[in-house]
Amino acid sequence: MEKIVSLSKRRGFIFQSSEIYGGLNGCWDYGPLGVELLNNVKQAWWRSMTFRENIEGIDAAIIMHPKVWEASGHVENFSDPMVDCKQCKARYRVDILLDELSLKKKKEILREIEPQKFSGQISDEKIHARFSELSADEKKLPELLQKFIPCPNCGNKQTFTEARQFNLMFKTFVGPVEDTNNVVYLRPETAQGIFVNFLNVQSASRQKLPFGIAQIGKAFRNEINTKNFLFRTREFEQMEMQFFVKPGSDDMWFEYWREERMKWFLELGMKPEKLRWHKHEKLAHYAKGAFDIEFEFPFGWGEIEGIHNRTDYDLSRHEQYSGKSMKYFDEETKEKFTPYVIETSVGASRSFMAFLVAAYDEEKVPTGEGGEEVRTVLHFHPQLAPVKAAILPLVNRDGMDTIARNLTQELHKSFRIFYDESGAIGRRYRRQDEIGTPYCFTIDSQTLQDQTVTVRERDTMKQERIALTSVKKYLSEKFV
RNA sequence: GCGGGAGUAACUCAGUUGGUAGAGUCACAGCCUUCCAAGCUGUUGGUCGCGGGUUCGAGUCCCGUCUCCCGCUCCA
Repeated sequence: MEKIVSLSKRRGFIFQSSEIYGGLNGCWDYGPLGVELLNNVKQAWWRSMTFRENIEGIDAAIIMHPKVWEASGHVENFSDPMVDCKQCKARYRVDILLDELSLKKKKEILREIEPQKFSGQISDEKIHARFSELSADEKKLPELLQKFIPCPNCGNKQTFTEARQFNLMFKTFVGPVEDTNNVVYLRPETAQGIFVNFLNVQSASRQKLPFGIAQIGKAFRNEINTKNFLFRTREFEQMEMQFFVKPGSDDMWFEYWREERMKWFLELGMKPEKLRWHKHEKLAHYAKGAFDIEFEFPFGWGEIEGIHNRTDYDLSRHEQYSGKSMKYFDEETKEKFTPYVIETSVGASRSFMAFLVAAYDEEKVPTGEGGEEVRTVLHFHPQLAPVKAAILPLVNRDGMDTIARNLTQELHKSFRIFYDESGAIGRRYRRQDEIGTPYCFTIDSQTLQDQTVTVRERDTMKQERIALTSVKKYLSEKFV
């Protein structure tokens, strides 16, 4: 991981945000190559999703009406009460603290609090039910925490602070006056911008169910901990598509999109053994079914995409909170109903990192002198590679550099190209390997005679000769 | 959030009992070079993460703080 962080900095993929001021926790900037790679990832996704008849794109505002987040459940569910242990300084989410107690322990606690109700034989279900009632009771919760629950870290009782609200949404104000009436949130997910525009998009684009709306955009979560380079950051980018279907067909479409999305990663060069499905056992408040695509990072498996069956939860809630109908009318069957939603939600920043990690390799290769050495190479899929080709004059004389410069200018019209004339040719190849450039074209003395150039391929390091005039065509074929 | 490690040139790292900040790589200019990083000459680049303190004097000792990495914890 450190090697990748170091390469990212050295070659200009990722810089730490505000580095000259000591950095800001969990914020990162994309450098010249990073932004190319990120754009290529986003473009590959956008093309695969919206170059279809039944998916439209939008770009909604980051700041939305505060009611949106009440309707979505974020105000309610996204703020977790936390307690700190005064003894050992550990911090816990209250719901998790309570959840982790064993059934036996819960029974003991209930017997002590309400002996008249829980003295005899009591079913497990009843215990769970009563216990979650108590957990949700704001008056009883402090007593519960203080008296009965020890700190899982240090084991001490009565060391917890009062439960405090930690809202994971970034709060700010509309207008110059910082008044509670003006509070708005930076969106913690892009999905709601799609839901609230569902009928606008549907009627403007004359779409019929089933159809989807795609969006790429930044979202913000005031995470407690940031971690693992780009994996958990407070500002991140999502690539989301919400697919609206008729209730009853949702399971079928859920499976369809699971397959499609896995295929996308594989087609962009991900190795199957580096990807796996993770099924959510504990479902979020909105979901009927949820699968994650996980990637094996150096620090372990981590989610890069979620595919969820969100049911009609979001549209119904918006209908309820806004008072506007969110229903769809099917002209064919003359039915009116609230569509179900299948969501595919990829982390752009996370998949960026996954593609970077997956591409990174250190290979042993023979040297010109018959020895062996290590080359660092990024095996990006050509479509994702930040630089598509390098143009190299073998030596800077006899007009080779002029030919190379002219070729560079010509290709720049269609591709991102890198011209390099400094250092030995082997060194220049290695530089390109390190940033994942798939092809190098070398202008040599033979070019002067017969107008051909050497193409050197990144992964195999093999070379072939093609006509100078066909370089553009050669590249075009590779990047379709 | 807890525990451990680390912050010195763009990168990787030296830096002695506290006494004038170093190397290699990279980059840049030039020379040399006809296909897989290593030749020659020169050059740029550092308030030693930041802020205090002790001292005649701090990269070095003390306190605070920020950031990154690893392991736990957590991730509707």
